[in-house]
Amino acid sequence: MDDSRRLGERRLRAAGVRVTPQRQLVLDILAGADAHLDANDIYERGRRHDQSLSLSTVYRTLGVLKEIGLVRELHLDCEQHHYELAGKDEHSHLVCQACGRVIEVDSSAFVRAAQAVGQMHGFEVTDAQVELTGYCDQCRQPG
Amino acid sequence: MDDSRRLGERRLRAAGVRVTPQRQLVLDILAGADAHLDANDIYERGRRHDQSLSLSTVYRTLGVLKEIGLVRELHLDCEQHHYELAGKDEHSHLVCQACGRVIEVDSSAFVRAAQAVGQMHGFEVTDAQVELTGYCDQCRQPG
DNA sequence: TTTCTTGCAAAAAGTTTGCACCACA
DNA sequence: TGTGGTGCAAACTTTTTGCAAGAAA
Repeated sequence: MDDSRRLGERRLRAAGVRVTPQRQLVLDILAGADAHLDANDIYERGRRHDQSLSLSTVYRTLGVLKEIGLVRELHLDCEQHHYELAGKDEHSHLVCQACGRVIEVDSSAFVRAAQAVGQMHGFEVTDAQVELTGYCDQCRQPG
Repeated sequence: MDDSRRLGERRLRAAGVRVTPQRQLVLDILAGADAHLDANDIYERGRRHDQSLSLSTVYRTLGVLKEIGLVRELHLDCEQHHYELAGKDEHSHLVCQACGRVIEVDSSAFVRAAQAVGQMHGFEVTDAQVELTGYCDQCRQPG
């Protein structure tokens, strides 16, 4: 985790924004996250390390990190936003309607298709959000 | 519009919910809409025909229509939900980051790809929301 | 020291809910 | 007539903002 912290620090500086403990904390949390976190998840985890962290700082930090491309905002559902570290593999999400489980799948096929479709409409595609909804393995009912 | 009204009425009855002027009004508005409307758009248009329509009724109606499959909820951006009549052609959306224009494109290719990907993960895909973000024809800058 | 960030509290925006009244079936 | 639907107002959730105090460069 020390490596990713140093990397984050470098990219914060490169973007011309200040390196603060709060920003590093949010980056650490995202780097160590097993799942996609929403702002409140990040806030709660952050409070364990820094009792004085505020929710508005989390939101503002996520805004900054998103803007400089370190973090990607996901729209898994529309109740709240979720966040993940950017620059990971291209992947899409399968969301189970029954249990809410989110499965990440390789999406290079979608991205290629997206670019082709965009081109047909004179559209330069910069981001393809593919969200597949349905029923997972365990929730599929044999009826 | 009279045909679609009669169809809506039949499907409301089939679902076992009551047919009310408010529900028919919302269906009419969606049937006659050129674009994807959010709850407030529907509310404002509805007020032109029924001064006493309330916003909560619009929300509750959309909830019902969504549940019985007459209406589809879109996540074009996450500031608010958008709605369209279900059962139209399969299509996805290209959203321009610069001007906000939304272009509908045929998405049968995506849907096929989605089903294949889902199958690989034991996932039964019931809905594929594909949202492509980028820059449209007119907003692409030659730089 | 100067400018950018933070924490707090309050405000926004979108959506949901409790309740009394109304109307479809 | 009885249950389900509506309108209103108030509550709720998520996110944003103003401002004074604090910290990075």
